[in-house]
Amino acid sequence: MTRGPRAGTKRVTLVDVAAAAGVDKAIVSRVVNRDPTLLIRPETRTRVEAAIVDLGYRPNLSARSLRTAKTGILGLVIPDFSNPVYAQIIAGAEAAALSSGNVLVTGSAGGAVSPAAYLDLLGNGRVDGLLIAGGAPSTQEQRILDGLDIPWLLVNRRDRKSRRYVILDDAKSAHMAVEHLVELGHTEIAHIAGPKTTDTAQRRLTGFTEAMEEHGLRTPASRIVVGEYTMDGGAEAAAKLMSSRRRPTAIYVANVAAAVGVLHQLAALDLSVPGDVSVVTTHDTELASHVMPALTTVRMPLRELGARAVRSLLDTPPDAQVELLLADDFTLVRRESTAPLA
Amino acid sequence: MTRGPRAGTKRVTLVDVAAAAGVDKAIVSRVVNRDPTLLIRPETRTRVEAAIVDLGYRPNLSARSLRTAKTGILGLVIPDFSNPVYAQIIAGAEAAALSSGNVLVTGSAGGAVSPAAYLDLLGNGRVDGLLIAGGAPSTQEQRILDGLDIPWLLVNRRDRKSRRYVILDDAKSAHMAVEHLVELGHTEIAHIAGPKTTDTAQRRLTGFTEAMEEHGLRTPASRIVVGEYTMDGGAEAAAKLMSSRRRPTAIYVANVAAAVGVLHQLAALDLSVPGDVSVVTTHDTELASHVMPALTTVRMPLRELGARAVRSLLDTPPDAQVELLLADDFTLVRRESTAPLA
DNA sequence: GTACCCCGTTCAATCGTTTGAATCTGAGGC
DNA sequence: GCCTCAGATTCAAACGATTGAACGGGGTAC
Repeated sequence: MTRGPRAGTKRVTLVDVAAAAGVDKAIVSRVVNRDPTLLIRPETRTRVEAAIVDLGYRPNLSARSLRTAKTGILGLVIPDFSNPVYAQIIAGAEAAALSSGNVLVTGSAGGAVSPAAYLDLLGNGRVDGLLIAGGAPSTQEQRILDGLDIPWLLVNRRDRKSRRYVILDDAKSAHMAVEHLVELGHTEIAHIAGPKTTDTAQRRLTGFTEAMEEHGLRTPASRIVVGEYTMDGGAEAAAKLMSSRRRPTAIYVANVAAAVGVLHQLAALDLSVPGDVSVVTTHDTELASHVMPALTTVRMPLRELGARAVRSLLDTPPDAQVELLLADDFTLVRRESTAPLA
Repeated sequence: MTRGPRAGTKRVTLVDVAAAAGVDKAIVSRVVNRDPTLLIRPETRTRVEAAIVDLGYRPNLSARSLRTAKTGILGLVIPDFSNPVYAQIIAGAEAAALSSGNVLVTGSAGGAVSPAAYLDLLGNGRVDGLLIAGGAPSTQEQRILDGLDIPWLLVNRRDRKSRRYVILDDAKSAHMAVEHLVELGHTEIAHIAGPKTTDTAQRRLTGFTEAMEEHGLRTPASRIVVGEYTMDGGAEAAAKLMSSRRRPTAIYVANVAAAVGVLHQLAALDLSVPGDVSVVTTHDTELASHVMPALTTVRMPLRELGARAVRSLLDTPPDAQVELLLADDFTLVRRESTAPLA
């Protein structure tokens, strides 16, 4: 008669299974882990497998971790769940983790907990490796990272001091945006950049000014305005930009949420997009195609970024440097927010 | 001389600390865990604490878990990170977990992995408790849940079979939306509901029809259209709704993402919001206030939902039932998408 | 018949912590 | 001087899995 997994309340262990199958627990362990060096008679294996199913045996992960010093968990720390950009990175990372036999868990730092505290909590012993996405670097965070005895990697963020990161070629995305605006005949192009502390914002800004120079265009300081990576931030920046003496005819906004705020603000100022101003931004989220007018964007391979981060984390020795710049599969997605200069 | 945490490569254990402090490891363990029953001379305690700092001792969580059968991790499984509604639930849950001395980790199921597989992965031994948010119930999932020997709880989802859940009063939110439209003079009110498999969609639908009846209004079947909880889903549903013979003058959309799609679709049909059609929806996200026109919404306490879920998970015995319906702090946020009937 | 080898299985140490119980050491009471 | 007792500390047995090494028995070779 089959005893269900719920029979008796105490946990089923290797020893129980071994007893039920009439073998030593070492055998059971090797069967469970599919040890290729194990020599075993087929009927014994069958007996063991039957006992496992019969008793509903589940390995105790803590015990296994204690012995092997591996937990099978990878951690990802992001600054904020409400940013849809991370949703895609997470999706790519989860898939890659799973296919390597790990499970990826995500936590956010920056709200209730400081990033540093979070790293501390998650860092030691709970996970086999840690990905840290975005956010601004802090010295305290760096100190904890240094003290960690597990591998870690920055994602979508670079750091001069620690040469372990996987990023997208954000400068290229800015180039593509400017290129598009120039092709449409624009010369009076402004940039709404992200916060100075944000690495991606810096690289997009650099890309923007480089691209402008390449086309022999000048960008007076008043044409570059900093705003948070949020809708409110974008709206505020747009207001500032449009209050200047000579208004631009086109804007490259560093972030899609900010771009939505920009659209909103321009409408409030009774400016038509793309009639009066063209708007192009970076990151192609579902949102971009559903605001009005639908946003022209540069799409970057965010899922791929997440996946590559996981693979690099697993494949690279903890002390080696990883400096990966993803620059392929960038696409300019033309929608309604950009038009030829009238 | 102080040996840094990095001196020697092997991990520092209790034994090392005990040796350095000249005491038994039992003492060190009790100091680390602040055992209140411990009797210890102040100078001994000082010596131990110094050794801990000196050697950079960090407890091995696996060993501790093995012994105590607790991991200090709570898991949250959501269907999809790109839904901003979950961002708020997570924020509330993380804060509550932290303040209870746990860390909350989140994973998504439904993309690369099936929800069931995810539960299996996360469920046994890796976490002390599991919250399952949203998504559609499956029998396989239910089976795994039943086999789990840790406490779990459904969040923002009810399930007739398993009486362990914390939800918001979604029917009330529908009531408030209808109430608002009726006050504005609307009688021809339609509803864009969510998928039939989604529990919140069901409850909002029920609330909608109830509220309509209360006001003596009829809702022909053609006035209720089902659409996914996505922008595309909303757009599609709106198209269907507006192709009917008698168009409604107001729509209650079950979900904010869908509502954005609705706005987009109405604009494409050259219908003015709120001139021709008023739109109201549930959940007040940043997005709602930044689309054009800004959406009138019913705001529900999502962070509170996350926090209460964690507390219930921790406070309630695994076999007790938890049926919690949050109905306070609902607010109708009036914006530009609703107006009095012309 | 003895030696050897290989297959299948068992032994036993180990991972680092927790925790009830045992032990030791002075000090105080009589 | 002996007993008691509380205070301070140590002992040692778990927790459950992994894994290199040892073991036993039957077959083959010579």
